[in-house]
Amino acid sequence: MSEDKTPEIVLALEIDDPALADRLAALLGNVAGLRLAAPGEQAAATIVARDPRVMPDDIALTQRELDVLALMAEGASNKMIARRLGISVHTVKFHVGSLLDKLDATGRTDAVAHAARRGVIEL
Amino acid sequence: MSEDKTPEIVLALEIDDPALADRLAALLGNVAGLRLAAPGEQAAATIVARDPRVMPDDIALTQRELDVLALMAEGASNKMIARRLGISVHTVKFHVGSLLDKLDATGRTDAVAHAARRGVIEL
DNA sequence: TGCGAAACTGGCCGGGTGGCCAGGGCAGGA
DNA sequence: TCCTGCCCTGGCCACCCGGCCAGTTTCGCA
Repeated sequence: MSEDKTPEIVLALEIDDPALADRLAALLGNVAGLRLAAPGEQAAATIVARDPRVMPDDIALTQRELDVLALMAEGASNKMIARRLGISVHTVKFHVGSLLDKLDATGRTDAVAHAARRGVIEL
Repeated sequence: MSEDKTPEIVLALEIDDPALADRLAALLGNVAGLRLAAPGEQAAATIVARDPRVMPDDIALTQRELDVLALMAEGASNKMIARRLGISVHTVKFHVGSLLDKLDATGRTDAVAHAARRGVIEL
């Protein structure tokens, strides 16, 4: 294939805030070697910005709860979490229960999904 | 406090491909009114690009498996999924089993996490 | 026409999960 | 000092989950 020396970089915009999106589009429209993607076009990279107003309160999780949550996200069972953290299965259940409560989840799968959505953990 | 009429937009870069990241950083570094974020700095928006090579084969999931997967991601139990899809719990288990197999997961929580990572579902 | 894939259903069972009860230890603030 | 929050542990129990066995229908493809 013919190697273009300066191929354009196609950027997509996924930004909640219309004002920020407009300013970025205006700024990036004048940059040589760079183009904004047409709707539906395949882009090399995407500029994303979540509206911070949608999650005003970051849930207060204790360090131990974060430990348990991280292992839950890896599919670990209570027994495995207990072994990994050097605590008893009962204690793991205790922390899992607190997590379900704080994250308003119905089960461990829901808890991991909620936590990921709110940015508490990274998948 | 001097109120700039044109506050700088801070952009973060999260790009797997080093070459693409370099080119973008070079291009964006010269744009007035725009700045790349320092490591750990809070950014107004983030430029993301997954390396397509890390997931060469999108897993072939059947339509029914996708239905079940979506409900699993919402924390639904097998019983709830069965009711929602109008099928029996046994059939749900059957599809869940296939999902665990195809997604190489140890349980439903792991399956949802893997699927989200690979972009099969959106959390 | 035969054959495989997909979807669907049933029974069975060991182990995991989540909710409830009860406690103890240990730090920091009122 | 007492009190609160966090961390830890135990028992008990109903339910869920995942894996195993078995079977059915329907569909498209060779």
